[in-house]
Amino acid sequence: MEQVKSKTGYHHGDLRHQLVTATRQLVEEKGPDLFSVSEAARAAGVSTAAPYRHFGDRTELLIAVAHEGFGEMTAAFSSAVAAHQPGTSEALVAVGTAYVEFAEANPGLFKLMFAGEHKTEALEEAGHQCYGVVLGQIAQHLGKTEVDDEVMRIGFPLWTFVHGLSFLRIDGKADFAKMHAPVHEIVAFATRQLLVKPEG
Amino acid sequence: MEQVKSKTGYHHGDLRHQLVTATRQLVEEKGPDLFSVSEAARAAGVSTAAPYRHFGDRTELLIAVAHEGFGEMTAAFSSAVAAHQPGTSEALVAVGTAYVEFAEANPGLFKLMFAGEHKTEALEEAGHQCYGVVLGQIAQHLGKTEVDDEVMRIGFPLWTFVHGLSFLRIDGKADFAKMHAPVHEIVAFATRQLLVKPEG
DNA sequence: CCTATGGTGTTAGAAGTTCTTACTTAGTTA
DNA sequence: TAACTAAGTAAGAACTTCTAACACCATAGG
Repeated sequence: MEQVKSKTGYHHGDLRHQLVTATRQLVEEKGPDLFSVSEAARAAGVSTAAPYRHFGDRTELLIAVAHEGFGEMTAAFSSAVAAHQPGTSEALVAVGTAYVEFAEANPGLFKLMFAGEHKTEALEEAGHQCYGVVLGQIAQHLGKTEVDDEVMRIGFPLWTFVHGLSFLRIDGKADFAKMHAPVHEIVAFATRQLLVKPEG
Repeated sequence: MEQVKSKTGYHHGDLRHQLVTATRQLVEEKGPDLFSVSEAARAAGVSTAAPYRHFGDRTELLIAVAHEGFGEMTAAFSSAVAAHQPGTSEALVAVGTAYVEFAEANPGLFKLMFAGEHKTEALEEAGHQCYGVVLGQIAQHLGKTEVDDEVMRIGFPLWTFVHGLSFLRIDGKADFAKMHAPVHEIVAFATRQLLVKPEG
């Protein structure tokens, strides 16, 4: 955990990465909108101008954090899937549960990722890749090898549901609504109800 | 539309209200986090310190806007319900559709309302009142006169769905997922699938 | 009538923010 | 080893939130 800085005494050596992790922590602690570049710089032990060597912009830094988030989410989905037979409804439920659990474990990051204010080609690509894991499972579930329009049409309501559940739980509305069932159960219910198979 | 200010030439006369509407417009234009009190003051034609006579805080002003939002949403729900036989599934679908349509018509406001960062007893109350309209319909649908735990349990998945759909549509993910069906249809589908009646 | 009081505006300014510019330092490369 | 470049720094412009001290004016009481 020691700073690579010590190597030279002047150049930090790992500032970009360290800024991203500092930012992520701040976003989690105080919310995406209360985050400040200055504070991230302070946390990394550099001047307030230093971050602008690595990120053109405040939002560019936030985008880097969101990008990291999508990477982790994709990984979480993949390992959720790996624990089940591919294409089974158990696998689908596992991905949905992972979605909500990721959001609950990283509420600030999750909100940042879907804030929509800050966008980039690369960020969108990371998001699509993430959603691709879900769609892949649905395709397999339908006995298909490709993600076509029908797969999308069937996957979208499931996404909608876990996305909404994530927000409601993050914001404590699930408590208010007295929904204390475990996430897995709720997602399993929704998946069962929403997933209409074309035929037998 | 003329300024009440002209009455005295010094006191504004309606500043509080005018700040709220200016803020609302700014929130809609640039998003909740890029809004600035200064700009709202400028829009209302007063000094940047004036708003602090009416709102202790930047977030207090945002809360006032969110509060207004919940009022309008409640009204929208009520009139959506009024167009149908109470307790019918058409009435339920109408409320759900109104939810998503409100979000799409006022994306910035909607995000602000559910941002969760800024809270108040009164704001929560306004939110609960709003949700109360939905729950009331569900209670009637189940042939009940009171909103009990079962009503909540059944209503929650519907809320979850329209909440998620609102966010996905606001952020343009529905386009990406090629879900171009009209909101009403999607909500009707979800309601049909998610609303499991206890028995015949 | 006319004066005290409080509500609501003003200006000035402290502290903190984003981001730029010009300078400095330290590794790399000719 | 000299020049180039990458990556820091310090200083500062333009903005923000919010406070403090002052100014105006509506009205309630004497």
